[in-house]
Amino acid sequence: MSVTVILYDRVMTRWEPDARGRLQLAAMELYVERGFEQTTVAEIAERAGLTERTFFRHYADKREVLFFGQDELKERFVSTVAHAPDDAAPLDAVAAALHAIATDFESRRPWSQTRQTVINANPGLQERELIKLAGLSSAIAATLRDRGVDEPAASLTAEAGISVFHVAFQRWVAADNTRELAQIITESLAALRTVTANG
Amino acid sequence: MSVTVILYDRVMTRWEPDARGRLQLAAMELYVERGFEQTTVAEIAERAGLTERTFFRHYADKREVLFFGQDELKERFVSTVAHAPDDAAPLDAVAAALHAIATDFESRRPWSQTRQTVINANPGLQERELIKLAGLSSAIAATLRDRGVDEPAASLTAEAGISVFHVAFQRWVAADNTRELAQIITESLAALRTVTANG
DNA sequence: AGCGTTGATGACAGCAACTGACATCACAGG
DNA sequence: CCTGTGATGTCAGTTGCTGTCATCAACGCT
Repeated sequence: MSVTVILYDRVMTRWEPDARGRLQLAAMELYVERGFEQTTVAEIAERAGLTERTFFRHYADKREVLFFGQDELKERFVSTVAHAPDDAAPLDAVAAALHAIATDFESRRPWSQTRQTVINANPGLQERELIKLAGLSSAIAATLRDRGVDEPAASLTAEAGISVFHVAFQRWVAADNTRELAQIITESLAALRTVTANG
Repeated sequence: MSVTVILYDRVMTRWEPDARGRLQLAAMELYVERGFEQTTVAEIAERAGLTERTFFRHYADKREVLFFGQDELKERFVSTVAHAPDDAAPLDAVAAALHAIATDFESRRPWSQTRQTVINANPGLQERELIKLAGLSSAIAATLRDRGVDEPAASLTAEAGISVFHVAFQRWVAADNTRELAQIITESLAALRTVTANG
């Protein structure tokens, strides 16, 4: 019944293991069962066998439960952009990172779907999602600047890449048939290029 | 001392006029003086000569004070896109709307600057700003769809337009010299087109 | 085995954002 | 002058979130 998989690299020693994971699981379940706003932090803690106070030691706020681990995504994104060939065009470097990320997500589609359903049902969670994406965009822009890309090109390339990711991701989780995220990204990027083409 | 300008088209009849405007002014002052988080709704209401409860009758929450009137922006944006020539490319229709909006902002640069300073200093306010921009993007995408643009092109064009606006706006308020917003938008749009160009 | 250290957790008090319910007041129209 | 209407005031309550201090389980050390 209890979660035995160690998800994080921290040392989990005392009491029942993986308090953070239990809290995340409990929160997710409750958000699905009765909605985000109708769920109280006390209820989450209770289901996880912990205290409300402990919840806030692991997650900055009630929304953050759904966004834990985004830092790794950002690092992976940034490092892929950073390690692109020197002669790669900015948007191509970003596109490479998009595809690297896409393969990571491919195996977790069911999880992504339920998660996104919860987020799409609550404006507060959408706000949090948007600022996470904006943080990603900023990090990418900074990386592009390190590669010698000037402003505003760096920021615009980063934002364009995030837009492609965002639109493609929504289509991926919403799709009836099981098309691969990478493919949807490729096609979305092509659509962006078409739409911004001169003449 | 009291605000006499009627800012909204509602009928302001009883007590001191323009309660909503007084609340907005008081909130803005306090956010600048001591920061957003350090300001309490009770303090805002007190400065405006009203009650905390009344504040929440005019603004859904503490953040919304800084975003009142965004609906008009959205309508103006959407209608400009909708009324673009039938043969105009999607991104050109959006660009036309961007320039229409730009001229509206031009006269209110000082206000925009202090407002943006407050927003940039607080993550919660940035979240709200981002979801407002996302709402704009959705509305534009819907309008483009009405004009016969397919998905994902419609959403991507809308997001690209919003990205241009966002980046250009930040540069406009941050600029030492007083360059026109419309000009910065033109140049940002050109940069986006360059960056997304094939080959 | 005993003991102190360490880090996670519990217990408790408190603030501030936000909401619902009901009373009250000022004005408009009759 | 009277009455309805809409904006405001009053009050109680819930919940998210924080600071502070006590407590507990494991680990290392002797």
